[in-house]
Amino acid sequence: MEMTTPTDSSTEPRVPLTKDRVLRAAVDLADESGIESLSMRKLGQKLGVEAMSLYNHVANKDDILDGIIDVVVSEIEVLSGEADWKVAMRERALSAREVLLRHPWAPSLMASGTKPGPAMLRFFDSTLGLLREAGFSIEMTHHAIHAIGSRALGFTQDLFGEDKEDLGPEVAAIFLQQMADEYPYITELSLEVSHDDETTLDGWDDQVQFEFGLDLILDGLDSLRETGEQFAAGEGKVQSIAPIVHSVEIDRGPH
Amino acid sequence: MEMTTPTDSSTEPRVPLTKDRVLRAAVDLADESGIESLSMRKLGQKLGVEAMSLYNHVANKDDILDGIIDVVVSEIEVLSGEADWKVAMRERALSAREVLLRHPWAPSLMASGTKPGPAMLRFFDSTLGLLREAGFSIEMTHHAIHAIGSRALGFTQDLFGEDKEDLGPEVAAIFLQQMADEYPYITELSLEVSHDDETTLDGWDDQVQFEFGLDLILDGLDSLRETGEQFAAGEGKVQSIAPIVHSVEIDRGPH
DNA sequence: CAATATTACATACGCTGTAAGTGTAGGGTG
DNA sequence: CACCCTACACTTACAGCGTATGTAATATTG
Repeated sequence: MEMTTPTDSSTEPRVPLTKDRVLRAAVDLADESGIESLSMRKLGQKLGVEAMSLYNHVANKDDILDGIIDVVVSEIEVLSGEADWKVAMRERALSAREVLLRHPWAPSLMASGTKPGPAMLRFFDSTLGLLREAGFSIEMTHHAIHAIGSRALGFTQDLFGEDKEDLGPEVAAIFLQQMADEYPYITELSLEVSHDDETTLDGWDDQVQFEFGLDLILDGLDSLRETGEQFAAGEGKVQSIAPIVHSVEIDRGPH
Repeated sequence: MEMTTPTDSSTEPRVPLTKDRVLRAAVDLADESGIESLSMRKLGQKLGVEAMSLYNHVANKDDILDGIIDVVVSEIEVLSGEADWKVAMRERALSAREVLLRHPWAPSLMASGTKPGPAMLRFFDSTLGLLREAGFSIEMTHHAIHAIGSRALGFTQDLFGEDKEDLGPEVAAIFLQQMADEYPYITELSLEVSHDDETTLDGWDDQVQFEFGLDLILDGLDSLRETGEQFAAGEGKVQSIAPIVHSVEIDRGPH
C-alpha cells in the first residue's frame, strides 16, 4: 500500500489527493461520525482541503457513496483454496458479515440499489465461480447466489438485467464483451438469464428467485420443526449445523 | 376511513391535519418523487400547509421516516385462518414482498435500523404466534424468525435486547409489562433470550442466528446441488418447491 | 363571553450539495 | 530561459434543507 506518487523527492508539499484517498477518508468519517454527518465540507476538512476541491476526483456525492460501498466490499476476504464449497462459502459469508458489522452504515447504502463497482463485481464473479466449480448448474447457481446474497451477504442485487435496456443495444454489446474477459461467470449467468424466456424477463425472474429462497428456508425449517431441544441432534439431514456453530469467533471491531 | 373531525357542520375550512394524514401524504410523496425529495417543505405544500406546521404532529423528520415505515408495514396482509403454517408464512412473505415492491424506498429505510412502530410490532408478534402455534419451540421460533425475517420480510430486526439497557431498570419493567398484554409472543421470546445465557448476550445471539440461517441455506442448496435439470424432480426432500412456484401471481403496482 | 390550549404561520440561522469563475503550481515545449 | 498548457485547489454564490423561536389565528372549555 506504500505506492505514493512516484515523483522525485525534492519537494513534498504536494500529496496529490487521489480518488482512493478521498474514498478512504470518507469511509473513516462515516465510521467515526455516522453516515449522516458525511458532508463534502467535513470530508474536505479531514483531508486538509476545501470542499470543492473534492470535485476534481469524484463526480458528486453520490459518486462518493457508490465508492465507499465498493471500498467496504473490497474488505471482504475471499480465501480460495478450500476444497469444500460449503466451508468456503461459509467463510465468505462470515467475512462479509464481519465487514458489515465494522461499517454499520453500509447495509442501508447497499439497500439503496446503487450500481456495483469493480470490487463488487469481482467479489460477485468470484463467488459465482465458487459455486460453478462446486458442481452447481447455471440455474442452481443463479438460485444459490440470490438465496445466499440477499441474506448472508446483504446484497439485493439487480446486477444484470435491468440496466442493459437503458443503454443502446450496441453499447450493451461492447459492455458485455468487455465484461466477458474480466467477469466470466457473471457473463455466463447473464447470458443464460437473458434468453431463458424471451418474454417474461423483467420482474419475473426476481420473483422466481425470491420464491426459491423462501421455500428453501421454509422447507429447511419444516424439517427441523419437531426436533425440539437442541437443533439437529442426529437426524442426518442437518448434521452440519451444530458442529460448526462455534467454529468461528468474531471479534466486534478493535475500536 | 371517513371519520373526519366530528365537529358541527357550520364551518369547514379547518380539516385538522392529523399525524395519520401527514404520514400518508409522506408515503405518497415518496412513492411519486422518491425518498430523497421528501422534505418538510414539499410535504407541507402537498398538504396545503407551511413546513413548520407539521411539527405540531410529528417530532421531527426522523419521526416521519419511522412513521412511514410503519405505514408500509401496516399494508402487509396477514390472512390468518390457514391450517398449514408453511402456506400461511408463504402468503405473509409474498405479501410483504409485494408491499416492498410498491414502495421501493422502504428497504433502505428499514436497513437504517429505526425503532419499530406499532404496526411492525403487531406484524412481528403475529408472525411469531404463527410459528409457535405450528409447533415450533421457542428456540426454533427464534431461529426461524431471523432466517425468514432477514431475507423474505426485509427486516434486520434488533427488536429486543439492545434497547432495554438504555432505559432505567424500572422503566424497562413497566415497558415489558405493557408489552406483555399487547405482544405476548414477542414478550415470550424476549424473556427467553434474556436469561438464555446471562453473560454472552450482546452481539453473540445475533451471530448464532446469522449462522443458523446461513447453514440452513447452505445445507438446503447442498442437497439440491446435483439435482441439475429442473430443481426438485422427485427427490422427496424438496418436493414442495416446484409445484408452488407458479401459484401466486404478483402484479407490479397499479401505478 | 372570557380564558385557555392548540395549531398554523413567519422569520431566521446554520447547514447542505454544487455551479461557476479565479488563481496557481509543474512539466513539456520552443 | 520564456512560454503555454493542463491539472488541481481555492473563492464566491445560490437554492434548498431541518428546525429554533416568536407570533397570530383558531378551537375548546368554563
